Amino acid sequence: MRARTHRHQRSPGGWAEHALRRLEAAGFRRGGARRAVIEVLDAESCAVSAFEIDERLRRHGQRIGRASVYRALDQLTELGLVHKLDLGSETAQYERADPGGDHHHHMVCDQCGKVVPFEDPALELAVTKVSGGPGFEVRDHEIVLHGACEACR
Amino acid sequence: MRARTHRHQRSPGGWAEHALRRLEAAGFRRGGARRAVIEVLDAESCAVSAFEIDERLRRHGQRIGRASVYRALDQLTELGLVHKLDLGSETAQYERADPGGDHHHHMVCDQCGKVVPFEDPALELAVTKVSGGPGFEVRDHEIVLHGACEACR
DNA sequence: ATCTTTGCAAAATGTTTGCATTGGT
DNA sequence: ACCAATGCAAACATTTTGCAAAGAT
Repeated sequence: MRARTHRHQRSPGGWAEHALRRLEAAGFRRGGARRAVIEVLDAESCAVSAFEIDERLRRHGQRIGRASVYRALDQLTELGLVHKLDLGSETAQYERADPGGDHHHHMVCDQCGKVVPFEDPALELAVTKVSGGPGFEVRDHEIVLHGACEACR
Repeated sequence: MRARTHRHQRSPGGWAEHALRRLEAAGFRRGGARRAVIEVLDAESCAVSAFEIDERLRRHGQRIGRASVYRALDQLTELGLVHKLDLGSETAQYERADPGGDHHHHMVCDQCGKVVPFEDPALELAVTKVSGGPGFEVRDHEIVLHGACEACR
């Protein structure tokens, strides 16, 4: 079975709106910086670093402070609206969390750092069956496959 | 003298010796710093950070430079003798790689940061079945469960 | 008017690098 | 004697924090 290559489509089901609504419900005001970060995340369905977000905002002429990017990402992560990923690079990466709970995992090329998303229902099933052991309540999981991409082999 | 934290025991099959042999074969000399790092890793079967290693060495009266710790860890990781882990904390963690290929994964308490190792044959089987998709060669994998430990719930 | 959010700069953190010295072979 | 390995300090990269100004309600 071939992992489905992810089509990076813009806001399936309107993630940006969903996020803004959740933020409002949580008592946050609608600041410009946070909204800008949300828009970048909305446009990208897979792993983006804080640096890349900052860079894209700058390229679009938005003058957003790095700190605001980090602050927004923290708040979004806290609310479960984005997933923070540690994929082995020195920088953390972020991606929007599908409100439906649907999610994918990642393959990382250890040579060039390329990140490729994949989905695998059987693996998903197996991981949800892990009890977590005595007293541990599992709420989320992260699976990273390391290897070499086509170009690097 | 030494408390056995969980059922992972000290140097199964003599990991330290194994590592030193592999290093020698790879043309490395037997420096004191590297050996000291190996000994710390040998005594601990699960996730330790560079900082903790440095700390333990210092406590044992060894005057080892931070840089040497990082250098040793890099070399060991490069040779596949240790696994470098990103468990969500801001610091990377390391653990010795069982020569037999046996390995475990980790549960992390997102509140207190506690790391608990676990094994799950069914999950292991499922993850090895993931093809990796077009052109991607999978060599290794990392699974992290996030949640709350008994004390933090 | 109040209280949050932002931008900037400075600080904190974790890791890497340059280089002279030590130490293994 | 040679060259790798080490320790130290400085450099580096990423992320966090303090604070005054701007913005939202």
